Amino acid sequence: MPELPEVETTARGLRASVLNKRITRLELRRMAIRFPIPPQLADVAAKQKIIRIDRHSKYLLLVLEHGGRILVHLGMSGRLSFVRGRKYVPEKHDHVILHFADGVLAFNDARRFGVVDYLSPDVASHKLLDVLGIDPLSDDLNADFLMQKMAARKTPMKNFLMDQRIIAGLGNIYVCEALFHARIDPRRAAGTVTKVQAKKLVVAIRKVLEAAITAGGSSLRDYAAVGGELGYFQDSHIVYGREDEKCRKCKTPIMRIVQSGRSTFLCPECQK
DNA sequence: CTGTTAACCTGAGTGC
DNA sequence: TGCACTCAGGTTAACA
Repeated sequence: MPELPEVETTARGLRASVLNKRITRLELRRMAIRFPIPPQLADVAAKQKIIRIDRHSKYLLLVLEHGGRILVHLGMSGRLSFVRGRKYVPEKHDHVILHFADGVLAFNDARRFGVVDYLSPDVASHKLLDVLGIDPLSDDLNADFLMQKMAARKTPMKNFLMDQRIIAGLGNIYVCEALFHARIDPRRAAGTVTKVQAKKLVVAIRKVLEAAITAGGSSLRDYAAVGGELGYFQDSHIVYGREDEKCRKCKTPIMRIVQSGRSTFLCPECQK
């Protein structure tokens, strides 16, 4: 489900609902999702206050007062929901529950592609975080960086931008949208993209991500913010999910192709 | 190293 | 109503 804008929206929702609150009890209702959930998580998180919420690409870190951190990745269908008061009853696929004095935070993930892990106070790194590339909203993303990484590569631009080891945070929706705004065909070999196009792409990626964050993300199937609010950026999608519908720029029907087993949407007229 | 495919898992939607 | 099939905001081990 969630790409950078949805995870950022989730981070903001967490700051509004659980930041500076004390976890009275952490309940594990399933011991493994994509990976095993460390069983000691319940003990190390109990009685701890959450003093910071960080986002690293699509990962969330809930920082505890003793320095330990709870690492969360939402996978395809993961969701964090805060339910105020005492009326919470566990729902199907609620795997981890954080109890607070005024409510609970539930991690729900039907497909179980998500991750919940624990970093103890003494460890600085995590293997899932160590391999991540640059943050697309930082100054690290610029035309020179792209030109260097794209050089001589035959992989299609779609795959290149989906690679979290290069740029960490984009996914299927925002890659399709950014390539449209930069007028680049997703099938183009990365090594053939010009510097002028790379510059346009940098602007397009930032613009799309920032607009999506402002809209609270894209709510298609599973995604909702921490308080249940839906995002509305899906209304601004120009290509994603719009197969056979008219391009908003030139009226040509949007085309759906499959790249590496994933749907890619493009306007064959606008993107070259 | 580079690039592609299959696999992980559940649920919603479609067509017969 | 049931069944078979396709598809879904992600990641990665295994392969050519």
